[in-house]
Amino acid sequence: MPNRPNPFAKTRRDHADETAEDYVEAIADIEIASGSCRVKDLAERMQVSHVTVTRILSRLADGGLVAREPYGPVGLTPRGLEMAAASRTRHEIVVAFLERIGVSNATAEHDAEGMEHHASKETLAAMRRFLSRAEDVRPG
Amino acid sequence: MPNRPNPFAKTRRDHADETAEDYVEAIADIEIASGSCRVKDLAERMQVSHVTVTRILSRLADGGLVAREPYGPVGLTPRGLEMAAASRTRHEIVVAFLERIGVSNATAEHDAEGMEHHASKETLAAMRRFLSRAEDVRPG
DNA sequence: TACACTTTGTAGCATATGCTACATTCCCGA
DNA sequence: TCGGGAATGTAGCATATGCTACAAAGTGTA
Repeated sequence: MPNRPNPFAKTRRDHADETAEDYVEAIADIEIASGSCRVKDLAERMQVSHVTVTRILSRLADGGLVAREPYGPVGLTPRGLEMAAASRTRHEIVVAFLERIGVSNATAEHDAEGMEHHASKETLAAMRRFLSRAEDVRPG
Repeated sequence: MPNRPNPFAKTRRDHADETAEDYVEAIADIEIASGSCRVKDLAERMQVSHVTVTRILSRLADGGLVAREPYGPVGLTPRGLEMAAASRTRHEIVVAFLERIGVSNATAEHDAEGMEHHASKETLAAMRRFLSRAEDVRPG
């Protein structure tokens, strides 16, 4: 049987990776905010049941992004920290950009959450350029 | 600063709706481009197997967005046409906006495909305003 | 220590999307 | 009219994410 593309590659690429980034970013945020991250914190943040969180964390742990023990807190591995930092930067660019064109903070946060996964390097670079230029002409 | 809202659950919940919009928009595009839309056309466009297309079309037909007969072409109901028009407008706003801030057409089309589902009314309005203002100072 | 409450894990089910393999139908040219 | 290839449908499986219900472990307090 000749080399065949992985039948599930598309699913994983389209859904699971975005989820991984969202969770990793959330874990980092919660750790910063309250010192440690628990399953319950993630469930509240993502507005899903703790069951969903537990299962996703297992997958992230298998993938080397998350480190944890049963009934213990949720931590990030070096790779997870790396991903969290990149996600956070990207998120902040999109939020700042949306606010800059007149979107309220609440809506900017909301929309960025979904949009950030679809903003390519080129688009992020354009947003950055726009923010830099806007700084110059900004009224105050 | 980690007082971020919880929009993630919503984006997951709405994923099926995003799919509906993508397919409805694609059907309209294909009909315009080649006169009629077939399962095969959609499979090529979405880069999935015809099986996936068939199943999704069944759901859209159940939902009153798509009209079709076995082995026949794929059509849109009035509601489907309505959704397609709205999706198209939104898509065009996002593409025009991205191009305006310096993103290439190819990338703008690509990124808009994913971003458009996460742009709220408020964000779309801001993009529209930006495009109008840009018209004034940037002839073109 | 013991009991209640909180938190987390597990079992089992549902839906959405993806695939391959095979069955069926359609269409066109000989 | 017939036969074969293209298009479509169906069966069955896998992954991801969501849930409820129940089980087990941790935590605090009397």
